[in-house]
Amino acid sequence: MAESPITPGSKDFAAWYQDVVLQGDLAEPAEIVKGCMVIKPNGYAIWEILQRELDTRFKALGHQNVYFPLLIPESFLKREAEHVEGFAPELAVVTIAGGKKLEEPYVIRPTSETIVGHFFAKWIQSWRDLPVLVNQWANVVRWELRTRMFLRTTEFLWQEGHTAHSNHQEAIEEVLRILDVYAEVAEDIMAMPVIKGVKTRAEKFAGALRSYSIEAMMRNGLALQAGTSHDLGQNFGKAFDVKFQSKEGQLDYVWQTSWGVSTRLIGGLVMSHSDDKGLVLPPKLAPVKAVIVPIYRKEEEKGPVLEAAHRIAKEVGAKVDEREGQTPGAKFFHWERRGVPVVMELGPRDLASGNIVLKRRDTGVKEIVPQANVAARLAEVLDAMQKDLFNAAKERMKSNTLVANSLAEVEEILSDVTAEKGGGKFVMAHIKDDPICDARLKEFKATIRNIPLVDEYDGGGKCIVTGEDVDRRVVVAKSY
RNA sequence: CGGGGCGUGGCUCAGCUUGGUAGAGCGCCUGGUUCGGGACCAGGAGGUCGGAGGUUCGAAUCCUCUCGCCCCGACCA
Repeated sequence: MAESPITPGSKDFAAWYQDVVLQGDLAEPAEIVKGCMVIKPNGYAIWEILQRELDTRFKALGHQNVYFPLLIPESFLKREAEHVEGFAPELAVVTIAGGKKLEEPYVIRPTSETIVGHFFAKWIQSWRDLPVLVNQWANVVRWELRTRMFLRTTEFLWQEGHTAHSNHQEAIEEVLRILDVYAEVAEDIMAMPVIKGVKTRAEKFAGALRSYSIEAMMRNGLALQAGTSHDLGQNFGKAFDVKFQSKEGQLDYVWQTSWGVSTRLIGGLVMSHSDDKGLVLPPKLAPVKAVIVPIYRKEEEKGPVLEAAHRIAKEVGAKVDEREGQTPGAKFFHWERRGVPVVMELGPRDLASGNIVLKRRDTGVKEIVPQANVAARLAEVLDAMQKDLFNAAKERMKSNTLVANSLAEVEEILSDVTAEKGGGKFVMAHIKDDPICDARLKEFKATIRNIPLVDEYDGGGKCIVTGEDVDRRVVVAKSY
């Protein structure tokens, strides 16, 4: 693809984001299909790594993968009142198939709780059948009015876990266990710090009893909901008649959960670490961890340089960029904007000295390393970079988190914030989980991101909207 | 869906006001010289101007409709 300049993030954050995604060769707008994108090899490879990290964790916890139909009878959506209300505006519906108008239209799944509920009812009769722990990797469609690559597209890829349990306690444990998995992958693999918490009742998933989320802070200070885990209670069990007979012989509805993360994570990744030079990938998620750029002037230098480059590349698991007709400088820029964690330079000088030059993507620091030590040193550098990226993101989140003790304070901090200009903050304030409070914040386009599970502040206080007692501060921010 | 901006070789854009049948830079191809942070020279390929309709002798340019993209708002993983 053509390599163009990247708009500085300080000038226009939204344009910067778009440029980084494009220049990093992660994806491009589909253009011919409204609101959709094409995920390119460099982007899909990251998704595959995320899939692997998540999938192995799900399986270790006893979940199995399944696949449900893309099309769901329209009537299914209507069985759970809140659910249909929440999703109706963004449904794509199939009304004609095989040249004939369908008697009952199908909706393209926006999420699968309903069709899963239908089958759970067939699969579950006894307490012995529980728990049911399944997950599917799938695409879903939600007709959003405004889209941004990875962050919100009409069609997106995700995983959706669906489980059924014999009691509420067990379901809640499942919900929190998965929230931990999400937080672990976000922090340890993506180097993206998150806050685990409960969504307010106003912000919960349509049809859930309670929703839990992990919230991350992007470079512009906006919040990104990076994953959700829902306690569905018995709502879908009742809607789809999913009953089981307990040990004691009683009939009861199952307690269900559902949880998901999507390709949105890639958007979060971009907005957590990348800079004005382009993409920055944490080593654990980088499809290519290191590239060797061979340098030679004369034809007689080429052979020995390439030979050494391939020998070292094989030893350390790097890729050699031996494209002809490109100067080393052009290659450095190429890999830099694609986010490769370490680029190595190897030329006649290094051959003579027995060294090689290593350059870290995040800091831009170059170091000269004896070729004999390069494997060990590369591993150290990648490890350090992974940790440093996390710490830098954590520090940024910390320094952009403020405590406020009145609504006016919250409004003053957040009122001027936009995705383009940046300057976003997380504001910790005492606010009650009451739709009145959510509505009040919405007046200046802020939301309660979540009520943290762990209170790292000063405990209880008076709600800054209603004056009632609440037991901890909540995270208020503007978000994607 | 409301407001704003925009669709012209692969990319970024000029041309449109004052209609006459398409340009630049970058990229691409070939050859040569280069090569430690975006190389240079020479030659070459590539578009009928988002799409449809209309006005006209003639439309990238004017009119109507339509599709899509970006930004702002309402909705959201």
